Order: sequence, then C-alpha cells, then structure tokens
Amino acid sequence: MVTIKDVAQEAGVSVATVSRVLNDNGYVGAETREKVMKAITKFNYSPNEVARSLYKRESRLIGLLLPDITNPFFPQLARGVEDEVNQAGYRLLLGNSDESIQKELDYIQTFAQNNVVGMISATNHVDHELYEALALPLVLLDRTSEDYPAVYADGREGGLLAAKALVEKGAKRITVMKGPSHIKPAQDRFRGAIEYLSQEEVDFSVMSTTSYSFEDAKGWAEELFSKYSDTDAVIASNDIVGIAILHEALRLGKRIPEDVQIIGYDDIPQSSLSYPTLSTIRQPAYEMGKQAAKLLITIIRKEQEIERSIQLPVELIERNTTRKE
Amino acid sequence: MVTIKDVAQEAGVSVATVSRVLNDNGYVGAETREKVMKAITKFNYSPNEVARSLYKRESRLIGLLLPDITNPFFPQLARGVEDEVNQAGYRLLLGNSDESIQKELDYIQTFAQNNVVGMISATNHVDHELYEALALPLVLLDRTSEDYPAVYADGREGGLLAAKALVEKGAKRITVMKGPSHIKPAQDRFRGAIEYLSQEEVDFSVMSTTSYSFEDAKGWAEELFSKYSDTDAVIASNDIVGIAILHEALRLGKRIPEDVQIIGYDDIPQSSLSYPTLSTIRQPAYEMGKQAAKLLITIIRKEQEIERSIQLPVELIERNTTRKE
DNA sequence: GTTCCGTGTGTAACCGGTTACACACAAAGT
DNA sequence: ACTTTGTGTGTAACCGGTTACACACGGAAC
Repeated sequence: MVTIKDVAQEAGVSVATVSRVLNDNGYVGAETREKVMKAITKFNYSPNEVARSLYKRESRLIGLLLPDITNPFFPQLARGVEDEVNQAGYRLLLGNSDESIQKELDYIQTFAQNNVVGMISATNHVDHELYEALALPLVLLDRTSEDYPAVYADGREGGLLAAKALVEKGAKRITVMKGPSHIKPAQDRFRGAIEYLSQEEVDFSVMSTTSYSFEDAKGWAEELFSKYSDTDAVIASNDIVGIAILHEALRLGKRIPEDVQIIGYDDIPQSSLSYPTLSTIRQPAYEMGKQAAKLLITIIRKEQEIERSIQLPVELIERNTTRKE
Repeated sequence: MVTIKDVAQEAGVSVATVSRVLNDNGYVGAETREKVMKAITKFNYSPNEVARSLYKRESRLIGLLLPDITNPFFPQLARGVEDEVNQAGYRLLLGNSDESIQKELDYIQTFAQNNVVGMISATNHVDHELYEALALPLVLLDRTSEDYPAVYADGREGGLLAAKALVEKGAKRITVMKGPSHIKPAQDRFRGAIEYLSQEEVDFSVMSTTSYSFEDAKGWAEELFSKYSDTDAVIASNDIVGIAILHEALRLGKRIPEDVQIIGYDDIPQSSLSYPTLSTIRQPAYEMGKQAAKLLITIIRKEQEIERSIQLPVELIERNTTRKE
C-alpha cells in the first residue's frame, strides 16, 4: 500500500505538505505543488480514508437502514439516497432490518463504530431509547416523528384519495385492506381511507393483513375474495398486494374494472406492467430518497438552522383497474 | 465518545488489558476481566472500528458492486450476500454502477480507501486494468471469468432450456429477444437459445434490445408484435420484458398460451404474480448471493487453497404462459 | 537454592492520515 | 534600519485502537 509518506519522500517534501496539497488548504508553493502532484500520479496514490476518518472523527460514510430492499418500493428510495449522497462525496453503508429491532440496533452500532456522518432510517422504532442516545444526525425516511427531521409522503391523504376515487367511481361495497399494524405508513393510509369512507354513504369492510411480502400476497388475495366475494372495489395495502388481488379477480372470472375496481399503493414500476395496468396512489420514492439525503447533508453541513421535515405529495394514478368517469 | 482509555481508567487497568478482554486473546486474570466487563457495560462502550481498522489494515466491511438494485433481480442477490456476510460479522458497502465504468472505478477506489476485506462484483468489465491492479479478494457474481472466482448460473443452459421447452410445446415461429450486448449473462442465454434452435427444425427470428429497464420494457413489447406479429412463442430477455410482452399480447387480443407462448428469465418474485403467471427460467438469485459471500469469506480466511468458481443450476419453471403437454 | 516457565499486566510504538505550532524568509510599512 | 505581515515548509502530537516487548511473580523442576 502506498502511503502519504511514500509520496512525500518521492516529492522530497514532508507529509504535511502533501496533505496540504491533497486537501487544498494552507500555503503551498506552486512548484512544490507540482512536484507533489507528479508523485501522486506516479504512484497512483489515493489517501486512506480510514486514517483520515480516525483523526477527523468522521468518515465519508452515511448509514442507510431500510426494512427490506427485496420489497420493490425500497430500492427506489435507496437509489434516490445513493445518487444524492454520492454527489456530495459520501458513500452508503446499507442495512436491511427486516423490521427486526435487534438487526436495527446492530446496524446502528455498526454505523457509529464506523464514524458515519449521519444516518437515514426507515424504522418503526424511533421511540426506542437507542435513537435518543444516538449522537448522529438522523433523518427518517418514509416515516414520521415529532423528534427528528423526516421525509415522507402523506399517507392519510393517500388513503383518502384512494377511497374518494372509488366512491366517485361508483363503488358500493368497498373492501379496505389494512397493512401490517407495526408498520406506521400502512396505518396512516388505512386511517385516511377509513376516515373518508366513514363520512360517506357507502358500505365498506376491512380485512387485516400482517405482511407485505410477495409470498403472502397471493394468500391475501384469495382470502379477500373468499371472505368478501361480492366486493366491488378494493383498496389494497400496497401495489404488490394490489396486483395479486387483480390477478386473483381475473382468475375468478371477474371483469376489471366493471365488476371489481382496485387501487394499489406506492406505484412501484411493475404496476404499469400489470394487466390491466394498476391504478394506484403514487409515492415519489426516488424523490423521497433524494430529499432525505439532501436534508441530511444540509444538517451535516449545518447550512441551515431549521431541521424541518419534508412532506412530499401523493398522487392518484388512474390506470385501468378503475373506471373512467 | 467513550474510548478504550475511559474504560481502562474506570476499571483501573491499562488499555492493553482492556483490548485483551475485548478480543479474548493473551492472558487476563479472572478478576481483572470482571472489572473490565463491568466498566464496558457501565459506559455502554463499543470499540471504534476505524481505529482498529487502521492498525489492522483491514476493516470488517465488504464491498458489493451491482448494476442497479432497481432491477428486481439484484435486490435478491444483495440480500443473499448481506445475510451471509452479516453472519460472519461483516457489513456491506453498497454501490450501483449503472453499468458505467466510471462509477465502477470510483466505487472500487472507495472500497480500497476504506480497507474493505474483499469485494463482490457483478461487473461486465473484469478485463479492465483496475481489476488486475486490485489487491483485494474478489468474487464475481452473476458473471464469469477465467481469472477470478465466480458464482453464476449457467446462462447457456438456461437459454437452451427455454428454447427446448418451446419447441417441445409445439412452437413454430419463435422469436428470441437478445438482451443488451454489453451485459454478458444476457449474451450467454441468448447464445444458448440460438444454438439449440439452430439445430432444430423450426423457424425463429431475433429481436435485439438494448436495455432491461422497466421504462423501456413496454416499448420492446410493442416493437416485438409490430415486427413479428405472427410469432407464436417468445423467449424474453428477462422477466420484466417477459411480463411486458405478456400484457401487450393480451392487449392485442391474443390468447396465452394458445396463440403465443412466453418464457421469461430470472424468476423474479413478481413473475408468479403476473396474469397469467409467467413461465420462466429460474436463477436462484438469493442463493447465488449467499454462495458468493460464502466463497469470498473462505478466501478471506484462507480456509481453502482452491478458489474455485461455483455454477448454480437454472431451472425451467412451467407456469401458465406455456402450454401443458 | 537456583533456574525455568506459565501467567498477568503495563509501556510505548505503530497504523496513515491531519493540523497546531514553530520557524524561515522576503516584501511591505514605518 | 526595524518591525510587521504574508507565504511556505517541517516537526511532532494526535485520533483510538492493537500488539511487541519488558517485567514481575509464583510454583515446578533440578
């Protein structure tokens, strides 16, 4: 490994001078700078981040904690974060928590041990004591909290939008799927839908689910139609479940959207590839990731006093699982 | 930040002793160990990885370089890698290259600068000089090479399997989609299909595509049916494109699988949620990730002399876009 | 009784950077 | 002529761990 010493020796200067050239601070003579640059390129030297990080007590790493990138909503968040932090010269330490508090704690410890400059987390456990004790800039993503800056989309509004659309499109027997109760955004959108439906003159029923996973989606879809076979509109807990319901409905010979209307949630990429294409509530996932990263970076750089939360708009995307009228 | 010094002071011993307790090496008296443990828990101390990493010249990080986790095939690889390296006490530095050589080089530099112990890469540029110069254990994932250990699935076999299945199921005018030419595995599966079809007595045509992205998938599907409207079987370049083709065919009023049979590639989770469910060639993505991590770790630990490559089997998954016979 | 060895502990060097501080020198100000 | 100031550079301390080495002690072997 070629170190700053090697470069200094080659250039015939001290390590301090090399460091000054590298970081472009302090006084360095033009000629000296030249010599140092030459030595650097000759050796193809790039400074050791670990040493730098030790002295500075901060690395150029940012910790990103997500529930599970296997769920298609999260890779988009992650890319948004990544693209933005890269631009600012940071890199990502990634962790999937699987909604397990233990994994979450382990990752947070890892982040701290590696001197990350900040972290972005989509956790359901902000209230845990470890977050209080955390001496790191933290931005919540896809989650809210009184105590920390957060970037999220308005779940209640999303739920409301979905419910409203279905009512306006003539749905009479709506079924609302309730997502896993430990996942906050799932409850927000659920509440939004319920609140709207409660004040309207429609019948609706609620079906609880306990996971968002691909493996279980089909099961929820089957359960839905066996329990509520006469439902004419479904507010799915997310797009994956929505697509599963859609295809189960087709399999049962129902016409979409004439017999059953369906609205998903998230607008994951594959929703526009389903058949028929899925109407859904769009969350701007990539943009959310970007904003969270941006916010974290301004906090790190202390460019702004106000560490405020950012709410991004949700949007009804009308495709072909809802009626046109 | 609480350091080893604080712990040492609290316990009334030297930092060396604390270090010995932490790492469980060297001689430590039972009583002394007790005192140190108490101090550690009292302060909730956890050692700084950066300092350790500097002296040891290796961190507990592993670099993972993927093309784009937004493509649903890769999150599964990533999770396989993550779960396996976590078990061995390592963490992931993640990078998306977008198939860009510049991003790739940047990430590799980052990995080196952070003293990662090894890296796993799904690159198309192993032949690049930087890989030669790389002084890190490297395992290729979803890619092959003469020069490095690799974990991959047999693309040619996969292509062959797909072609064979279609021929056996009575397809007469097969269209083979050729994936982006700079992506190696895309070419392997294409070659496998072509080789098989060439020796059989069937007509087939080839349609070239230049991307795997969601956004473009629909376009490829439309192009396919406008160019080859009478095709009765399609070997899609991957599942995303396969699903797009499937739905475009339905939109055009074709019956699946009676009029058109379709076989995808990868078996991403959403393939079993499509309608009709997509027949495909399954690559064991999660398992591939796990194996790659496992292989890398044995190399790091030098547990085995032989740094061999591992080929995982592909498998035809017959669902409802191919005929039953 | 002397030597030897296993056990237990501390001191200090080291990893590769960054930076406070000291110092040297030349040009400008008085 | 003498101080001041701006510029350029080196020395060494420091970041928080790990470990080589030195040393002390007690019991076993001779």
